[in-house]
Amino acid sequence: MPELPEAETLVRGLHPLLAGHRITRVRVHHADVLHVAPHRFRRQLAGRRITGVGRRGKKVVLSLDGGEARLVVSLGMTGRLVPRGFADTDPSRPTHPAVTLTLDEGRGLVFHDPRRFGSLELLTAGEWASRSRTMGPEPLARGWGWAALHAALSGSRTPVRNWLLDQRRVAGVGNIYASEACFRAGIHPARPAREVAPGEARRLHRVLRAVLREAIANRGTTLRDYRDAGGEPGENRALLRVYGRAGLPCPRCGSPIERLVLTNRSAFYCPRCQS
DNA sequence: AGTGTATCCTGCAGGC
DNA sequence: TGCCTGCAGGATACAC
Repeated sequence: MPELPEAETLVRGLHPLLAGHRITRVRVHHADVLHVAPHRFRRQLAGRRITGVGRRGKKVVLSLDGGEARLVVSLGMTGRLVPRGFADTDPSRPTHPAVTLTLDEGRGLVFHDPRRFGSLELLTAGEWASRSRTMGPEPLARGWGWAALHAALSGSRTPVRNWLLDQRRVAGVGNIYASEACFRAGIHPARPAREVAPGEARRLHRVLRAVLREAIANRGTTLRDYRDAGGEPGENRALLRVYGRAGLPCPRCGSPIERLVLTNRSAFYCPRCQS
């Protein structure tokens, strides 16, 4: 569910709620979101203080005291981080808890994930640094320019949409914003990456950043499950130009938007505006 | 190296 | 109402 803008919105909301609080109890309801045995996870996490909440790509990263550890949260398709305090009648309450953290001063955090494609990993500072190195650049970082994007694209024959989804190439882009960026750049999602000309790479770079920034400004896209730290859905869905809009008119030329399947995942595009 | 396929898992929408 | 199929913001392990 969550791509970079959703993770960023969530992190901004969680930081003030969690920073400075100590984890007093850890309950594991579904061990399959962990990569280690539950007893080990509980033992390593309990007693630590959360010092900050950040983001890398689409991952939410909780910094912990005691050796600069990191709790790295992959939200998968349906993962949510829900702060304690939702009434039973609240429609955004966590109905599928996988892990519950009890914090001091009455606070708490539930990792809710119906499909359980998400995961929680406790890493040392060194392990996190190496993991982060395997991920591509942050697309919104000032240092990431169009020339670097063009150079990286030129080394690959893979379809541009798939290229954008590869977290090792650029971090944080998922299926929604990959389609949206291709549309705004006028590039067919199946076009081989190396066939993107320099001028097109420049445009792709610009529109990808714009798409992500706008989505953050709209607090993310909610298709079904995504909620921010306050339990609120994002407002960006109405601004999507092609994603999920097969058969509807292209906002630019009026042609029906088409759906294409690339490596088992839908891509949406305008056959007239993108080539 | 790269591409397509299957897999993990649950829920929901739509057709009959 | 129920049963079936297909689809879903992700990531990975395979066989070609």
